[in-house]
Amino acid sequence: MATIYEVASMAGVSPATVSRVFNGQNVSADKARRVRKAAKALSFTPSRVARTLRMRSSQVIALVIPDIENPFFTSMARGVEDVAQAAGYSVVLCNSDEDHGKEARYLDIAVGADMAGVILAAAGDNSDVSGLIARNRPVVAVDRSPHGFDIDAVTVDNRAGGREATRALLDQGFTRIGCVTGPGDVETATERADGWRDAVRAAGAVDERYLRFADFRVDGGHKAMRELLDMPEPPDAVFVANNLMGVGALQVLSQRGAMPPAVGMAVFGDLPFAVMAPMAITVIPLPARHLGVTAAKLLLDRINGDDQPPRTVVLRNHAS
Amino acid sequence: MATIYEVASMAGVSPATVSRVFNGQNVSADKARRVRKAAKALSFTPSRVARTLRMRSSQVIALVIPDIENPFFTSMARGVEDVAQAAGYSVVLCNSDEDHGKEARYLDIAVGADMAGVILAAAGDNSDVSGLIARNRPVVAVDRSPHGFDIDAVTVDNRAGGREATRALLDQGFTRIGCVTGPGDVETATERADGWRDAVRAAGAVDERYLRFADFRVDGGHKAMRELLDMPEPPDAVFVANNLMGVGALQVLSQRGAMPPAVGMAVFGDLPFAVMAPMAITVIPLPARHLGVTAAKLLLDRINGDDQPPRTVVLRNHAS
DNA sequence: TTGAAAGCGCTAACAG
DNA sequence: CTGTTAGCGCTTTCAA
Repeated sequence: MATIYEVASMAGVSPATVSRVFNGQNVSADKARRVRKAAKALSFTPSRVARTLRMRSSQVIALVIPDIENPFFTSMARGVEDVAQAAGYSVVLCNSDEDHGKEARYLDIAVGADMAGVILAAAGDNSDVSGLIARNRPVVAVDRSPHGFDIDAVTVDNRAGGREATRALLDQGFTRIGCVTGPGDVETATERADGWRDAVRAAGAVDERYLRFADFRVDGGHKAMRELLDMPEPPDAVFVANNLMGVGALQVLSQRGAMPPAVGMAVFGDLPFAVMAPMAITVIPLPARHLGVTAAKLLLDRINGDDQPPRTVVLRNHAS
Repeated sequence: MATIYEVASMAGVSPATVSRVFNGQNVSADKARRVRKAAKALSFTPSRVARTLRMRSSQVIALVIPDIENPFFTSMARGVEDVAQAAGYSVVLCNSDEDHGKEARYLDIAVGADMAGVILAAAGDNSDVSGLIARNRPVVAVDRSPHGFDIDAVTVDNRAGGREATRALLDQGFTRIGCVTGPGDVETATERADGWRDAVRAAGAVDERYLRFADFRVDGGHKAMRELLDMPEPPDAVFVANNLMGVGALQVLSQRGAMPPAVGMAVFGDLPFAVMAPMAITVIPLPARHLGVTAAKLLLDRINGDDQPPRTVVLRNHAS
């Protein structure tokens, strides 16, 4: 692979001039032309590695998400991408797979690779971004934030959403509302469950046996829904705290011939790729793309030197 | 950010020794301990950039896909990831968005960043991997291959699948079978349409007006399906060449109250997140994850120096 | 086993 | 406008 030196000697200029041509600095038209010709002849591609080493920062930002197979996160990724691309940054997607170990490795890579910044949808409350902070790399949390760090964050009002969803079920006349939420160490899971509690308590007593912690995936929805339905006195409706578990719950209901409204259902987050016109399901829409867009803008601000105190942006729960 | 030099001086050893400790080479137990202690104290993270520059290759592979919001590709990504991680490589996902410009930029980045290799699901037939080849970087094509390059490839038998799907519709008694396929410059789109032609021709004459090229996305499915249904003599069944357009087509059918089997439907690729038990739809399953796994293995072979002539692996069309 | 020193390819002073 | 030069932080001979 050709280097800047070979291009320089072929074009009869100095390496610095080649560098200048490729970075849009002032170079006489004639030399610029010669450089470009030589570069093409040698099929020269500048080494980003050397450039990054020298500059101590690259033009890429990392987006670390817990589940690449969840359309909520890929939609968020699109939002991030669109903003980043427009600003001349590339985005690399890293899938932590809800695993703290993998997440930590990716964050390490982000530091070691001198990435410009990181947008993190944390695998859990105790994700550790101290390495990034210590090295002064901008981080913004999105959807979920790691606890104990004072950083920019973009979220939605999970508790209010959970409350609203559950209340809708109560308004429809259901009386025993179950709740299927995510892992106990994930902020969005506990907050949405808190919303459920709020609404149920306002209507009577909370029965904690109707609360299930699952894994925010389709299978988690299956398992939790089955458990709920197999109780001696099963709930007559259920609030499911994310899109994928909503799919899982519906699959179980479908198998058992008890599709909504036979059993009431409310879901936090849009059901992915739904085919039918709106069924008898309450959906709290989630501005996935908008979360990504907002987080990316915040991050770019920081990259560009903004040093206000950390901000938390709470987006309204409707489609962007 | 601490460097290897600072660690060295704090530990009272040479930089070379620090390097050795972090690369698992022979160092006396005592020095190793001192180095580790110093590294922790300084919260040292090795610079991957410097390392890559020196080694002329990094431990990351790029996976370039045309649509990150398509569960087929994210499932494939999981397959790639699992194999790569196990071999000590990280995977970065790049979304070309079916755009040759973006794709080219990502391929450039892969070269410039000295990535170990690239797995590419090409944006179109004329994607250009000559840069990678010229620089001797391993590439493997997956799902779709760019034309004119003799490289490893992992695919499925698209034509046979299209034929099989269409034949199923004919067997169900439908007589006017439409086809909704992807962009004309995408291999999987044209091959699947060829399969449709094969089957229809075997049963009579092919009416090309029943063939629609769309964009492999939900909206493409909408548009094409509407056009087909609005024809003077609309098809009584349709073969849809990918999962997302299948969703779009079904949404239109649902709106018009003509869900299968009122209108026959066969889809190439599993419908994502389907809630109901199998409807009256023929599905040609696609081994998404397995494609990723296979491609990753091939790539790792090449990275490890395998220089057999390029291989093409055709996977059977069933779930992995 | 260990250290000294060279160099990966690039950019940014600094001179001219 | 252009060239010279000194590193960015790491790995790796080569000697000791």
